[in-house]
Amino acid sequence: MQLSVLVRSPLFRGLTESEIEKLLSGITYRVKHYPAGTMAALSGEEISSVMIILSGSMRGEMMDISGRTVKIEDINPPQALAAAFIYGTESRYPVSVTANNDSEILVIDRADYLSLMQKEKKILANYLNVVCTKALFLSDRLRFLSFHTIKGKYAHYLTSLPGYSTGRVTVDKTQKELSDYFGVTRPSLARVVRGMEKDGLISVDRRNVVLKDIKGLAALTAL
Amino acid sequence: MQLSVLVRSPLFRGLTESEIEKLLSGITYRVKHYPAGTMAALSGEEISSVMIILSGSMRGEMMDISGRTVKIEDINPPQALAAAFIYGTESRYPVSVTANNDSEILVIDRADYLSLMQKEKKILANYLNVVCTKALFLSDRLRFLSFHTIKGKYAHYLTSLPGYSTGRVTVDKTQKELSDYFGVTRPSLARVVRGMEKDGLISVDRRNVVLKDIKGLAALTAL
DNA sequence: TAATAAGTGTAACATATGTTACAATCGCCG
DNA sequence: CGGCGATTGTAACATATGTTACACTTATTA
Repeated sequence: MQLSVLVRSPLFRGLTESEIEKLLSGITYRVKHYPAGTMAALSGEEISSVMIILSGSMRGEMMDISGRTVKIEDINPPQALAAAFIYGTESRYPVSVTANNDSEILVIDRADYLSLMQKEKKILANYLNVVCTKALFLSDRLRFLSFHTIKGKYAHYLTSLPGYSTGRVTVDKTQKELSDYFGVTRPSLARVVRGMEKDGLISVDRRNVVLKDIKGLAALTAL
Repeated sequence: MQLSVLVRSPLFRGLTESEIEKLLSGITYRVKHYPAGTMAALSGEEISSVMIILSGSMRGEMMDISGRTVKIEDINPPQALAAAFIYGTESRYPVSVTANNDSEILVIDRADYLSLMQKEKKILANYLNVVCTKALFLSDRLRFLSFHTIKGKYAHYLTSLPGYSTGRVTVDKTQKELSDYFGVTRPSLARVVRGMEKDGLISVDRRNVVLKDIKGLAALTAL
């Protein structure tokens, strides 16, 4: 059966295929088929089920009020849709989800999934891990964007790298990747980095950065 | 006992005091006392317990590398500390937590709390609600900050208000509150609103806004 | 009604960032 | 070695936003 991919899914990992089968047999679930181009979830629609992609591929896209869509992300098996939002009060899909090609989705009502969690500790731990990790990720991104200046973002980034306490760090991204991560343009980031070097805050050699003025950097990470 | 505030806490709501007592008696827990000024959690420290404020008041604050602190938020009884992060992989406190005045905190190891969730469905539903709602909140804030221009934020804000489809909405915040929400200054927001009015996109009368050019607004909410 | 605060409109100027384009450098691979 | 793509440095100019200050309107309360 096509449910075998579930053993690798974040929500069912740690369970054998037969254990999963046994658990699912105790509840009602469906496998829905979505031909390419059809929509599995509409932005703003209420979330009432856990939906896990079994095969195919889907994409999340935002739709503006004039009906145009912008692709946000790809979702592949065996990922779940909007897993971190399922049990929120009045939670609704933040994006619409459309099938890139013929896809199958396992649909479990959220009440049924709730009882699965209560029955099997591994399921509970898996789900908690997924949703907490998502919250951590969002919180981290948010902290970054809350620095208004590029200087602030870059200083905060440097001082959060491993080894910052030694005063020497190695950045793990290219300038382009970093600028995307910050939500700014690449030339702007380059200008700021060079400016901070001229100010004597840091010295940069390729991907190795020496933090020359810790206090000065700290001043930038305030607010 | 001072645990009576728990009946109003997000994690234990829906249970009677005696039910809570019975549940807690099955596990190990502690009530720790923090005199004013002492720290209950250090930023970066690993999260291993559920911590619920029973009395007093605490504050979350960020600390930069030079040791200076900036207050982020107040946390009052019967709230929990960093509830949405507890079960993340390698999750650590994003902020330090300090007692504003003498405070008491209920400490439950996260493994014990996990078994509470499995035993009592209401606890499980409560926790899932807390963490999912938090994820929704963060996701929503993130979407806002991902619009680079004030125009984009304001257009997105207007088109997410109830009644936007009728072309007439009523904003529920003052300009100052809105500008804080957007992370921009008040005069800048005022300038943009007036500019959009001059461009014929909207017409503003006090807190009532008429959306005159839906397509134009939609263009601003792209990207 | 008068006084006062809260909210809003506006202006001049400083600064940060985006945009676009091109040059310089590095690393990889034929 | 030589060429080519990826990465980075840099510049000129346009634009968006912050900063500061003040006038004006509306709401609140004495």
